[in-house]
Parts: sequence; C-alpha cells; structure tokens
Amino acid sequence: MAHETQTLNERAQLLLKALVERYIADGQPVGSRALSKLSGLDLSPASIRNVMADLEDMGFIASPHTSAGRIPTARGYRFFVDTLLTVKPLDRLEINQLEGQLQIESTQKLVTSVSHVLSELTRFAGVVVTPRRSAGFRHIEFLKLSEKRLLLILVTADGDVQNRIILTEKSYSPSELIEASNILNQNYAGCSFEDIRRRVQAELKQLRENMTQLMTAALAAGDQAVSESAEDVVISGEVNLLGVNDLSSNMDKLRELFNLFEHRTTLLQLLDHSSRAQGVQIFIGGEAGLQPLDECSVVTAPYEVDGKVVGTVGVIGPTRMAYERVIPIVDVTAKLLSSALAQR
Amino acid sequence: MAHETQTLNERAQLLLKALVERYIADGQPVGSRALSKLSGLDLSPASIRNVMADLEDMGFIASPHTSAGRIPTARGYRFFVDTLLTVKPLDRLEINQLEGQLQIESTQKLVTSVSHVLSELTRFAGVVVTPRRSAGFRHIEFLKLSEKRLLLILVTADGDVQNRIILTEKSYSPSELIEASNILNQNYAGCSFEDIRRRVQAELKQLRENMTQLMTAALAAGDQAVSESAEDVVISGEVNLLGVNDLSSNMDKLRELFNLFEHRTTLLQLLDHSSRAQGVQIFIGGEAGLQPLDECSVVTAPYEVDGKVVGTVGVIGPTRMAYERVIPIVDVTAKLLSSALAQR
DNA sequence: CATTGGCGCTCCTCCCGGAAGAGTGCTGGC
DNA sequence: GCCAGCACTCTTCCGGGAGGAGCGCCAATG
Repeated sequence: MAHETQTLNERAQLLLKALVERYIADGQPVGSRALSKLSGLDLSPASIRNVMADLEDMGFIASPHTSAGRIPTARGYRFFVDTLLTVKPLDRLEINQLEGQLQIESTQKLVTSVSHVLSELTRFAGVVVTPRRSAGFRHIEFLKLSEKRLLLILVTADGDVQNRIILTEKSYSPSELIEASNILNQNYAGCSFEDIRRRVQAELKQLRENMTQLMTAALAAGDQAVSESAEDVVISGEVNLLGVNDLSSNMDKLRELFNLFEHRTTLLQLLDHSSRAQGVQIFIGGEAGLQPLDECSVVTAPYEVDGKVVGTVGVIGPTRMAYERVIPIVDVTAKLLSSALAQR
Repeated sequence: MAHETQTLNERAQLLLKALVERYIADGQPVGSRALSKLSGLDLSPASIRNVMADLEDMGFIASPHTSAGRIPTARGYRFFVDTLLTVKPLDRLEINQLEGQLQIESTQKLVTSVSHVLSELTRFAGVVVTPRRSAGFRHIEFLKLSEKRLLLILVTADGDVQNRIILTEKSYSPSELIEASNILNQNYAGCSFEDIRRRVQAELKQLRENMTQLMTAALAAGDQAVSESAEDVVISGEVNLLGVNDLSSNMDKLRELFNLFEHRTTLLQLLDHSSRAQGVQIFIGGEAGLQPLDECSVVTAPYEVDGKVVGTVGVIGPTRMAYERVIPIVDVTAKLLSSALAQR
C-alpha cells in the first residue's frame, strides 16, 4: 500500500505504457508473459513480474484477482495520459472530412452537428455545451397573438432567434407594438439589456405609461431569455455506449449513466470545469466526482469566440478508450467550432 | 398447429384472461396450478391443463420449454387487448395532475411535455408526432445578418416561430427588406404559400425586379419550412426501457431498439399508421413490421385540432405491459393535447 | 546485483453429473 | 366432463474435478 517511490524509472514507464496500450486494445488483463513480448525490452517474464509488483505497490495497476494479469487503475490511466501518451494529430484529410460534416446554417444546428460528429467519429457519446448567448439583441419584434398574449421575437447578437410569449395586463394595439419595437430597435440595438434598462429609465421618462410597461415586459423577457438559455448541453450518440462492452456488461451502472445524461445540470457542472483550463482536458473514472461515471472518461476541450471561452465540447466513453485518437478529435473539433462561430 | 376452433368458449376466455393478467403482473410463465387458484373457476389443475392445451393449439399461448408454464403469444395478447381487457378510466384527480404537468407556453414545449408526461406516467418511452405546421403565416420579417445573408423570421399561423437563413445573390438595403415584409404582411398574412405564389405573380407584375427575387426566396424558404418541419417525432424516457427486465436482458435487441429511436423517419411511418384510425390503437410485437419492436408494444392515439387529426401520441414499452393502465393514459393524454392546442 | 528459470500456489473458467422442483401429458376412474 | 395420480421432461442449482493462466518467491547465474 505504501506508495514508496513516486518517480518511475524509464523501464517501469515503458512497461506501464505497453500494459495500458495493450489493455486498451483488447480489454483483457495483461500478464507478464504478454508484456515481455510486447514491450520490446527483451526482458523475461520473471523480471517483468518484479516491475509489475512495484507498479502495483505504487497504485498504477491492479489485478482483478490472484492469478489474472494486471489492469490499469485510474491512477495508471492518469499517468498514462499525462506523460506516456503520444497522440498523433489528425491528418489534413480527416480534418477536412470532419469540417465537411458541420452544418453551419445556425448556431443551433452547428452545435448539434458538432455533437453528432464527435459521437460518430469516436463511437462514444458526444457532448457540446452551447455558448452563452451574448447579452445584447440585434432586433426585437412584438406580435399580437390574442388579446393579452404577445409574442416577443428576439434576434440575439449572435444571430439566434428566441421567442417568448408575454402575458400582458392590458391589450395593445398593433401600432403601439410597432412603436415600441421601433424605439427599441432604433435606439438600443446591440446594447445589453442591462444598459437598456438604465438608459430607458433615464432618457424616456416622458414615454406614455403603457409604453413603458411594454418595454419593461420586453426587457424582462429578454433578460430571462438570456439567462435561461445561458447554457445547455447537447448530447449525441448515447446509444453508442450501449455497444461498449465495458459498460454494457453491468446494466445497473449503465442505467445510472443514462440517467445522468438526462440530468443536464449535473453534466453541465462537470463540463464547465473544463472551460477554465485551456486545451484538452481529461477526467478519468470517478475523478469528476460522479459515481455514474466511474467506468468512464470524459475528454473535453473549450472553444472560444473572440479569444473568450464560450463553451465546451467533449466525448464521454469508457475509461478504456483509445485516448490517442479521441484526444485529437476533441481538440480539432473544438477548434473547428471556434472558427465556425467566428464567421458570424 | 391446426388452429381448429377460432371461437373460444367462455371458460377458455376467462382462463386466458387470468393467464395474461398474471403473466403481465410477474413475468413468470403461468402453470396450471397457479391458474386454478387465480381464475376463480374452481377447476382442478388437470382440467385447466386441458384448456391450456387447446389454447396452445390455437396459438394464444406457448410454453418456453417442456415443463414450464405458459406465456401469451402475440396472438394471445391481441385477443386479450381486443376482447378481454377491461380498462379502468383515469379518475378526475389523475387527469388533473396530468394536465397540470403540461407546459402550454408554446407548441414545441407542449409537445415535449406531453411526451415527457407519457414516459413519466408509464415508465416507458413516450412519443409524440408533432403537428404538421399549418401552411400559412401570420407574420414575416427579414433581417440582414451580413452582406448576402438574410435571416427570415416566420411566425406560422399556429404561433410557432421559424427562422431560416437565406443566401441572396445581391445585397438588399434595410428599407427594401422592410418594404418586402410589409407587402407580404399586409396583403398575404394568413394565406398559404401556395396561394401567395399565385397571387404575387398575378397581382404584382409591376414590382421591381429585385423585390420579386426577394419574395421568391421568402416563399421558397416558407415552403421549405412548412414541408421540412412537416412532421417530427419527439421521444422521451427511452432510458426507462433500460430498466425493463424483459428488454434489458438481451442487450442486442435493446441496442436495435435504441437505434430505431434514432431513426426518426422509420418511427414516423409506424406512428402515422395510427393517425388513420381513431381512438387508441395498439401494435403488439412485430405487428408493426419492425423487428426491433418484436418484444415491444406500441400504444397510440391520434390527437386533433378542429376535428382534424394532426398528430399522434403514444407509448412504447415491452409487450408485457399493463395495458389497462397505459391505454387510458394515452387516451387521455391525446385528448388533453387536443384541447390544449385548441386554445390557440 | 540485476536477471532469469523453475516451482508451487491461487484463482478463474469450463464442464459434468446429480438432486430438487416445477409443470406437463396421459390414463383410468367417477 | 372432471379430476387424482403418475411418469416424464426440462430447468435450475450446486459441488466437484480438470485445465489453464499468471503470480510470488527462491535460488542460481553472469
């Protein structure tokens, strides 16, 4: 149990690397014999067993039972991805293919397609945390649905269209509605609702009473639209995880996992963590602090607009995943998403 | 194998009913002994065995192996739901609770919440085929995003907001855009795009060239919006099916099933069938013609607006489901949805 | 002193066979 | 027509080898 030496000599590292790679490849505990052949070190199984015993003492590997080979622990995976892993970047062709599958028509579609592409490429679950809406609006429009129900259409600065139904106390005439939207559009387009609220109070004291009521409602709705839709997470390809043996063998875990997927807020917290760091980040097993994920790893990368992080993309799969492949995919996808968003 | 008598005498029916009910309740093959106690017929197991042999000959029940009890076949279920089943309608309280959970803010939310409620109540998967959009528009708006990209905002007659990006060949000035939308809104609000197209050609020959271009683009986009979003199917609570023993025991089937869920169009075809009939309809096992569903039943009911069927709600669960409970739930939900839609 | 072959040990998996239990089909009596 | 009884069939559930994989330890070796 004593994790004596925290530093691994080169041989131990090489063996650990070979072991993890092998285990990732075929999911069977790896024995000394197999390692002896794989490692390229020309060591006998007996010598390797010594090293393996050390690695086990240090908590990098473990054996499921007395006489099986060893499998990596979470700590082993951690060390592996941090210092042993050699990722090979995607080649130009793959990037182009990936890019070709993105649907750039709207932010919504873009996000969905990114999530989808991630799941398709990795055959795990793809997730994207949608960007927070920027706080301003580009255009606003009131539309009368019935006596006291107004439809507020709000085009946000990033070109997304939001709509909300407002219940009013009194009935407004079409011309009043047009007037209100004109005022807002002509004077305040591009400002944040925060600003508008302040300026409306200052500048438009002379506005007719009912008009300010309308404005207030609009601003409230706008605020709400911004804050409510602040962040959301889009998941694709959960089904893929049904086909992953490591996960589908214990049904109960699998159910927990899928329940987690329905619980957007929890997932959001986890993914938000990643947007603080920059570059690809990896959560292995329970590191994220969520039990349902203890057989899973989450590979994430933040994406940005104008140099500011606005969201996260990621892949959720079994801990035993081909990191050297998943990592560049997530990395590139985040970058492609960033640049796709920059073009609007 | 010869399905000799197609008519079942009363005793046989009673026994079949008891058998199916018992099997639905606990999922174990039902033996003659158990039936003898359940049926209330005061018959000995031996006599019951005779009847069971007949039922088996007629294809209503089958035994998994020589010495297990019997379980209903698809045909048995069919007969059960068609003529033996006694559904007890939901009481007022339950209906109110159900109604309280619907979100009536928008058609979209309404449909989602209906699907969700169905899955919550039945603990299976809830599906809703969204209504076809009515073909007219209530309001239309052009918004310039960049030089050659316009955002078309379209409020459909049923109050939903659609938006599409139009790529134009030339650049339009804001006033041109306003003019175009004014023309459309003032003259053609409420008409179908079909009509508009005809009338625009007839009445507005004198329009400036670039204006007609814009109109054409708008109409095309409108058409597309209507046809594209013609029908879609919303599923909730697929996760629930992971917890259903009958399904989760064979992983492969389960995966097929979940793949089916991702394949909206196939599902749509199935559900569309149901909108022809009126009232609750039930597809048992493979009756729907889809293998992934052969361990499932689908309970559907159409819903309507102004007396016209516009969509379908339904529940997908294991064949061994509590029909007497699911049927009224689906039935009532369809009616609630109809009346919720009528209020707009 | 690191490396290595050898040996004993543990534990898993697979397979077999017997016992128990459930439920049927059949038969002969009422 | 109903039913008690009986033989039969299958499934499920251990328990006990046999085989195999892989480890730990040890003593020999360069």
